[in-house]
Amino acid sequence: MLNNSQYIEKLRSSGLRPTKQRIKICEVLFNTQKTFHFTINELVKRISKSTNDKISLATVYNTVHAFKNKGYLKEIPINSDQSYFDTNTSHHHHFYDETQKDLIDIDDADVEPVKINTRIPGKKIKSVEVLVKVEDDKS
Amino acid sequence: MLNNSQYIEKLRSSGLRPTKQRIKICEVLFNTQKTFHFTINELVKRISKSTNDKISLATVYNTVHAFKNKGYLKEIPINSDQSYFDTNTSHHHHFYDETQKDLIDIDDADVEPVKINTRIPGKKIKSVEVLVKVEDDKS
DNA sequence: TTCTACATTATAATAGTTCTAAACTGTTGA
DNA sequence: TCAACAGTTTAGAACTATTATAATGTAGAA
Repeated sequence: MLNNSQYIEKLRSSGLRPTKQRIKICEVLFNTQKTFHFTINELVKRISKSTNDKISLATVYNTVHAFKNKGYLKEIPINSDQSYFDTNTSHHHHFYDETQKDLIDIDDADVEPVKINTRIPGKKIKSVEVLVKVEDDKS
Repeated sequence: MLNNSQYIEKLRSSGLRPTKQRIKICEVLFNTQKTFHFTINELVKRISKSTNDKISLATVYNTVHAFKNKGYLKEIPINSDQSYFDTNTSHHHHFYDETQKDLIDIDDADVEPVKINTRIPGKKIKSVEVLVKVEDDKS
């Protein structure tokens, strides 16, 4: 929930030039109370709904990757024909409804911390992601 | 670690015709002490190393999907440009080494059971998968 | 053996993503 | 202020994993 000049500051401070495409994408992604999940395809649709200036597909890909690298977006590991991203970058896990093909946040308070009692020498843990697959309960 | 006639039995008992392609793929996948992870691409290479009879790419895809549906293989949820499969179908989780792009099993004894204290009405949990991303520790 | 449903195959088609290289633009410094 | 340049955008081509197609082959039953 920032205004444009705040997005400009945010972009500049992370070494990204505040172009009008990036500012527009910031608005679409971050100008909401609720965080959400999206695919590139869905993001393109949201963008075209909210502006008349078309942003090219390549730019959307570039920007999403740039934002992901800067930590403004997270990619959700899931087997799918397309990549899912999350504007919620705080620590949390997901349900994946295989019937509806729908991702749902799990409140972090509802997951006991995952304890991994082993390590790989020379490697440090970057993230721990839990994916809970669910399906219709026809019992 | 089965011989061919046991694969034939295994296939037949799960309603899959024991064709020579499927038997060969069984050998490549299951004739080892250690379980392993693979992509379709890697599997095709393993197959062509172990036989002179070429198996078409479409058949490899069909067979892997059939085996996955029968529970002989598991697909590992990971963000990648290609799908990863696991011949270890017992309950366990994974490290993913982002530097080496390498998947490593985590012994199930090394992970405290993941407790999810919330449910989605009308849905039942199908699986809970933990992916621990690691990277080189340059500290 | 013969029939039929299931499998295999080569190839085409599809779809998500990345690449390319030319045009454009934000920023810096004179 | 403005030129220069590095970073950015763009359309479209290229790439790659995967799925679809439809003709041919084959296992298993009768």
